[in-house]
Amino acid sequence: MVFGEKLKSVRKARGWSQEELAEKLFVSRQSVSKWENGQNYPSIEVIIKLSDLFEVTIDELLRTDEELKEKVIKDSKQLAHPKLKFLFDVVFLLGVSLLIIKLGFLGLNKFTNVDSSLPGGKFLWNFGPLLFMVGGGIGSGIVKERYKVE
Amino acid sequence: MVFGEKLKSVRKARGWSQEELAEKLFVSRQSVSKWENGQNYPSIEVIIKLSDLFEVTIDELLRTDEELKEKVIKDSKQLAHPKLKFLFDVVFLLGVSLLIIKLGFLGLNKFTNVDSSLPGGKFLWNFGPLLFMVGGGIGSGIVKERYKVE
DNA sequence: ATAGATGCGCAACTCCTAGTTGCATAGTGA
DNA sequence: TCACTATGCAACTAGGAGTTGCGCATCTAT
Repeated sequence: MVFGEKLKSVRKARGWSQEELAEKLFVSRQSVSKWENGQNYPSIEVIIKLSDLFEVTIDELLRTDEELKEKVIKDSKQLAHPKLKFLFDVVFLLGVSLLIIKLGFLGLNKFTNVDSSLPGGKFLWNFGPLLFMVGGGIGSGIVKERYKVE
Repeated sequence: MVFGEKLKSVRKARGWSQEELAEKLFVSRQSVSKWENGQNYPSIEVIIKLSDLFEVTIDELLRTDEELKEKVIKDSKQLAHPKLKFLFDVVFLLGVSLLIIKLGFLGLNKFTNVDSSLPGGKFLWNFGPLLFMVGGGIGSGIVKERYKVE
């Protein structure tokens, strides 16, 4: 989609006629018509006004959809970063929590000579915390590195 | 800072002369000079090319610093959200961990008739976990609500 | 049916301004 | 001092953005 079509679609989205838009921009109705039909380009000042009026970036107005798509893909990669990293961080913290619990019981058994055991297998409590922490830590690091801002 | 100054600064940042830039854009050297001195505006096509060449958005090129600042503030608010929420979530998880430890001890004392006590005051272990969880939960909720995308 | 209103596109014309050519100036290294 | 580079100023041209005027649909009410 090129500039003219975009302009038309955002104008229609507001339910404005070409004339209404023309008045807001202090130009003739026919100028708007020409912009939309690709016969003319508006001046820089008008383009900025359009961007403000319709609350879209100037890039969205001027660039083709293909060009924009590239940028969107880039941005979404950046945006994916915090969420994914957060997930890994939670996994890591889960591991820390499990470790604390395990250590608590370990110390308890040692100091009180009472052989109380945790629910779940021995394997889970021996390696679970470690696996969580290592997995979460590595994942978080990879995500952080991968989507680093160049 | 207006368009001309911005153009000049990004050009200088690349270490290009006006002539070098002019060649890349297939215009005369003097055109570049006029753009930078605010005597002219380049055409839309050239503006898009400039945006590509210098890897800045068209908005950054055309809008004043004040206008851009507004947008940056908006964006930074959005970006602050995940970090702050993460902090509150960590506090919440800390509370959960403490609670689990406390419950573990509680059960242990009950079932084994051994009066083992946790290090630290009674108050800490009675209300600490609760406070952490409530504080973290409320904080996380507020942040989530406050920076919700409209 | 018709007259008026609304919304939009085409054609011709005007005029502004972006871009060009040519010249001048300032700084820099040999 | 003499090239050489980088940039600005002045005059001119041309292309295109914007305007006026006209025509053509589509609706709606009388």
